[in-house]
Amino acid sequence: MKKTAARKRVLRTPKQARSRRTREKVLNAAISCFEELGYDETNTAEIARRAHIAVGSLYGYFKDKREILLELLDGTIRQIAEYTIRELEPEAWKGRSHKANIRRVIDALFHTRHFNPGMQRILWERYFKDPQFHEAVTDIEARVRGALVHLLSVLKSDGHLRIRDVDTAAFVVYTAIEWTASRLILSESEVAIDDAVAATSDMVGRFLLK
Amino acid sequence: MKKTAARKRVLRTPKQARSRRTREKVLNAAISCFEELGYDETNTAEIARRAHIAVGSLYGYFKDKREILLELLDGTIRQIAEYTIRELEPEAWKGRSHKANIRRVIDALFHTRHFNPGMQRILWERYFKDPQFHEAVTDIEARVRGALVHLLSVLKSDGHLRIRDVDTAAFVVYTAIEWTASRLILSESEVAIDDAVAATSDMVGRFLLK
Amino acid sequence: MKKTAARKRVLRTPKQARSRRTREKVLNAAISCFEELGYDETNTAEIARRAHIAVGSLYGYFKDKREILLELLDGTIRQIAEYTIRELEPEAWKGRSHKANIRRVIDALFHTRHFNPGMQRILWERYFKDPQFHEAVTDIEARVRGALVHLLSVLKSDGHLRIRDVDTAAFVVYTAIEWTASRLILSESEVAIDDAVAATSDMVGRFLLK
Amino acid sequence: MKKTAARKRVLRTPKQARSRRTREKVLNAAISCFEELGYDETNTAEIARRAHIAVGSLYGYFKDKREILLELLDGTIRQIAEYTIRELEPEAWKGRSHKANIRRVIDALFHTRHFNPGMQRILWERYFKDPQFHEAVTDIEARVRGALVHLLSVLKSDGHLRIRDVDTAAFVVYTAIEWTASRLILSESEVAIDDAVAATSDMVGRFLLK
DNA sequence: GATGAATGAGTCTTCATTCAT
DNA sequence: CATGAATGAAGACTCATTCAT
Repeated sequence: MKKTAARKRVLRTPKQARSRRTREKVLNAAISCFEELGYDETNTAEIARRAHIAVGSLYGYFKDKREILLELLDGTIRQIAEYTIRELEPEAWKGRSHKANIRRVIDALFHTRHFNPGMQRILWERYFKDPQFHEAVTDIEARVRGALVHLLSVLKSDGHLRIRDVDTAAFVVYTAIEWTASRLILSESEVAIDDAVAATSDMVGRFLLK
Repeated sequence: MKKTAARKRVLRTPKQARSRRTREKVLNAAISCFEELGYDETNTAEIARRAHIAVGSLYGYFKDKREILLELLDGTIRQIAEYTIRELEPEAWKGRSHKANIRRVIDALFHTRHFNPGMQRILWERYFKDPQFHEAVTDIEARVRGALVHLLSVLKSDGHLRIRDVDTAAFVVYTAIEWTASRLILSESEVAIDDAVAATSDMVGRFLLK
Repeated sequence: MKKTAARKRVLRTPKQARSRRTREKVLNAAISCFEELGYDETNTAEIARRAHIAVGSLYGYFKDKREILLELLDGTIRQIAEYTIRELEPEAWKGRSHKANIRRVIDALFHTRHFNPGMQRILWERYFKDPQFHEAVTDIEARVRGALVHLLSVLKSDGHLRIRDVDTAAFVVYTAIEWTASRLILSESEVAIDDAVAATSDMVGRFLLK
Repeated sequence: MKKTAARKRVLRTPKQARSRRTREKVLNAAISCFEELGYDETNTAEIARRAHIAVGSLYGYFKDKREILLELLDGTIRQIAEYTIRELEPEAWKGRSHKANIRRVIDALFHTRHFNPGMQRILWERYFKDPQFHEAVTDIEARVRGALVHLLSVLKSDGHLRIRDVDTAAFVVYTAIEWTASRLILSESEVAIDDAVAATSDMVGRFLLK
């Protein structure tokens, strides 16, 4: 019975350690399920089983199944974002050629496709479908693009940048890399990854740099 | 005892005109449902209702709900592919600058995102999930990339092409444009479409052309 | 939709040759299906397909699926009965020992289990369930038992018979043989058929003969 | 997407008392349905209704309808077997004539036909059709025949037995009695039960005893 | 008479969520 | 707070039979 969440249950705020640990168990169980089976194919009973708790308990920590996914996905995106942003820190760029640095961005983005790939597949599955997922992606992605913009600005002030509209460029570049990486790593493809990385690198470099 | 597995239902092969019309009605009803509601949210009863037929009739023409989607999606992809390939015909390129022609490719690809956008959303939703959808995409996409490769080869023989590995370039370019267009047109975005098109055009042009 | 046969369609009486042939085709197709798949597992579409006619036509010759089975089963039982009765004819018994003749009855009954075994399985499946099938069995079986009674009477008048109540004896003997044969031949069994035949023969002989 | 095949629903293993009671309710409701309506004619909704539970609850305890039947049938067969075996215990045979004892076996077997007759009808209905039912029958029947063999062996060592092959004799005798009893008690018959019992008794006695 | 398309009630089964213990 | 039994709406799919052509 799907009751459209009329009454609001007060969710436990995990102040106590045990509570926090249980919450963690659920999250771990869920990610294991989602990675292995996919979202629709995972049922709450299986999550509870893997978490070694009762189905009912699950609802003490999360409003519903979707919310678990949302939190997990948020974590995955954040992880990707953080890794990427770290790689984009201008500090790290000193003393390397611009081309090498661009390659580095691309490698980073490709690398992140290996963070919970099952979750990423689910992400794209919900992306166009569920506004909340869309938003989650957009929000965190904004931060990455922010870092990218920052980086480009630095380049720009150095006079190395070709393009004017840094924001749009960041979007286009990010989107291009993201999807190329996703298609190649999240599923089978007949195109060689290395070649694609090289080509992407080339393309982005030519686009951005003088 | 009803054994679902053993017996094979034989699908109606439209011999009579009425039959063909019914099949069409199902397809139309289904696309309307899918566009409006999404795949999972559409049930066979609703399709039948909109087609003004009985649920059972539906199963005379399609093995199951998924197969309706598959056929519909195939149609959509094919439509996109055909439109794009037509735009890529070398004939049409004569007497225009290379940059203008690249812009033309991008415009075309962006334009196709308006062909049954709901279906396209579903497509990406299933892409990583269902091998058959993945394959459907891959197959037809191969044709588009084929056309792209052909075009690039022409450019190459004219000595206007920068890149060597035409296949990989086609993949990278196609993927970049496809996803930029999808994200902008199949869902809300804070980035201006025109700017993105221009930037993409610029990027691809710089990448491909001398 | 299962409408409980309100309106009576007038069944075609196959006076014309073509009609009779079509009817035959249906029957043949149906028996092939029933033998191979069982009754419930056979659908009318499959019967029609094997008969190379349209589903609708089928209903010109038979009220419903069950009636086809009924007629077919009737034929099978009749066939079994006729074969058995022929074997029981007193003529054939002359000049043989009583024991040999009893063995002969048993062999005959075992032999008949190979007449359309699939149909016989269906028969027992419906026997306790559908009064009409029960009746069909009972009616024709009565004739076989009649022949058996006749035979026993002859033996009795010769003073070779042990038992008094010839009717009951016929029932008991017939039932014992029938089921032993059915269990051994219509399905797998760990008991050797030859041994069972010999033992049955022995049992029946001791029972009937002085 | 609901994949029926992949995920395994875990059946509730009754830990709480309530659970055990519900399971019992399902079983009781089911046997009432099966006895009254037959197997095919019973739907899960009706079982649930009579059990005063929701349809879904049923599936917490049983994989499907067939499994309920299987368990119920197993119980019935076991009940029959146990009763019969108890009656066959050599102890009980002391101090009675052999003929009286044989009669006792037959009476016992006839008596058992009144244990859930509806279930027994269903049993024969599935016997030739569903290997698992066939096996269930065969397995438990083996135990009964084992007891019979044991008994015959005792008789044999006393020198009262006519026959040699005790195993085959047990099969033939058991089968003969079983089916005679089934036909007479599980459905209408024009033959008098008492007469048939007497005749069977006579036949079996003559067969087995010196 | 034949055709085969259309019918739609009926069936099983699933699973997110609730709630009594 | 935890438990896990119970819920029941929802959905996919089947097939004997009818009936327009």
